[in-house]
Amino acid sequence: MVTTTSTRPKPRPRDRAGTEGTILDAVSRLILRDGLSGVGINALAREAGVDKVLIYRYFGDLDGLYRAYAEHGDFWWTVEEMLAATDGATDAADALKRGLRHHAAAMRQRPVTLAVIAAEPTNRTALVVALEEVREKRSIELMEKEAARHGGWGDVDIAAVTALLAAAIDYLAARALRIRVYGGVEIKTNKDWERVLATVDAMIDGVFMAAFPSNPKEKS
Amino acid sequence: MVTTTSTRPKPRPRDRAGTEGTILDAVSRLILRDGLSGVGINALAREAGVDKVLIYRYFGDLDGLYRAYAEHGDFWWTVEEMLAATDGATDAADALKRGLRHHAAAMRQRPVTLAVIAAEPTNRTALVVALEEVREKRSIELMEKEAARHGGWGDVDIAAVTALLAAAIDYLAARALRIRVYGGVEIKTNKDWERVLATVDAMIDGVFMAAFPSNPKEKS
DNA sequence: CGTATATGTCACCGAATGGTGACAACAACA
DNA sequence: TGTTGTTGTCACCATTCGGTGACATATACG
Repeated sequence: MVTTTSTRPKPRPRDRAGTEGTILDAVSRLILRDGLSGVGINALAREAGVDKVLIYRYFGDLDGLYRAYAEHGDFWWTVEEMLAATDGATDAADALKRGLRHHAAAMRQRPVTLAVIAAEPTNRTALVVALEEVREKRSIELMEKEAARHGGWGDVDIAAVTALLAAAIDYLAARALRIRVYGGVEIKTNKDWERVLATVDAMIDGVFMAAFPSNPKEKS
Repeated sequence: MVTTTSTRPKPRPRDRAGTEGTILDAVSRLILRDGLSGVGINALAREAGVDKVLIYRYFGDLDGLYRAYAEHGDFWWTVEEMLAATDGATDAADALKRGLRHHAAAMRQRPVTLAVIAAEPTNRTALVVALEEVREKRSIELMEKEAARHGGWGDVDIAAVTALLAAAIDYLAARALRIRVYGGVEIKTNKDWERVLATVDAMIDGVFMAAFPSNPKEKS
């Protein structure tokens, strides 16, 4: 005869690795749906269909969970990837343009990263800090390698230019998750973004042209 | 015999206007200390030293409180103020440079506004929406008036340029409330900001120069 | 004066939060 | 076989949250 399974419907299989994966997957879903601040112990356990005590047992606390999640996922471009994207650039300005376009594309296809960036100013959890560290490290390493490739940046304050433009792209991309307009400029479609990136190109051209006025760029 | 005032220490005076002011002041303090997400009914009542039922009575709910707060404070530059700041500009590029410098200064001296901006992507409350509306309205009005002053913007996509640079400034200023570095660029002191704003100037010069290559710096 | 209303105080509600202790059952190993 | 530790389940805790009803008292108005 059948045991009365109706009172105990679905005993989760005893599989720690699988359960951990279930939990980490639920983190992604929760960040996408409710933002980083929506990731709490209770909500997470509910979303994962797992008893919250398992989260404590396997990850210690929320910070431990964040650290595990930060190591588990793919949140940024790699330096190799970026060097490949800027390979064949005709000069430093061209490399920067290609790099920022790759950056924009990489951000836009990682909504979880964007959600974390959106939460950065107000939610300084271990996940935010871990992702920031990766970004700082990779951008500095990339800038050194690009500088070596192109023999420096001339009179251009490349760190400030890059910081300004990357900050604008990050902010607009994170904002576009939910709001999709800023200062009258739409940021919804690929076409909208092409407009923004064309302007980024123009500003880069301009700032390099101003620094090297004797070497004007010919546009076809 | 003295009445046992020890059990009822400080009966708040019956003064609705004063109490409303006390509450609105507490909103500012709370936003500065804990961010916009720290403004809840209970925390606010505690901070203001006021019973929370008064908040409901006078403002309805949190959204009503936010709307009242939005009308009460000084959160942005005005169009008149901005036109004065850009008065005497030699050309459109110069006007944009002066305008963005004034924008940066105006933002940096309004930490409450910065805290609201920081919360924008994740906290779509009535206060955030109200402040966004003011910003959109004023920036569009300003751009029209500046365009009339300088006879248009030539081939420059002024909306995109302004949006990018203002987004970068807003993001960096909001971030500087707590973090103070981005992409290796410090954003602490006035000197740090002068470096960033000089780069903004250079990019504006560049993009206008690229749009008017035959007319480097001349006014008809 | 008496009375109504505005203002302020207090006590409570259900829900959700982060967190812990106790227990059941399965697996590995002796 | 019996024991031990891991995995999962459940019940509970104190705290905070947004929200409401009941009550006290000072003020304005008849």
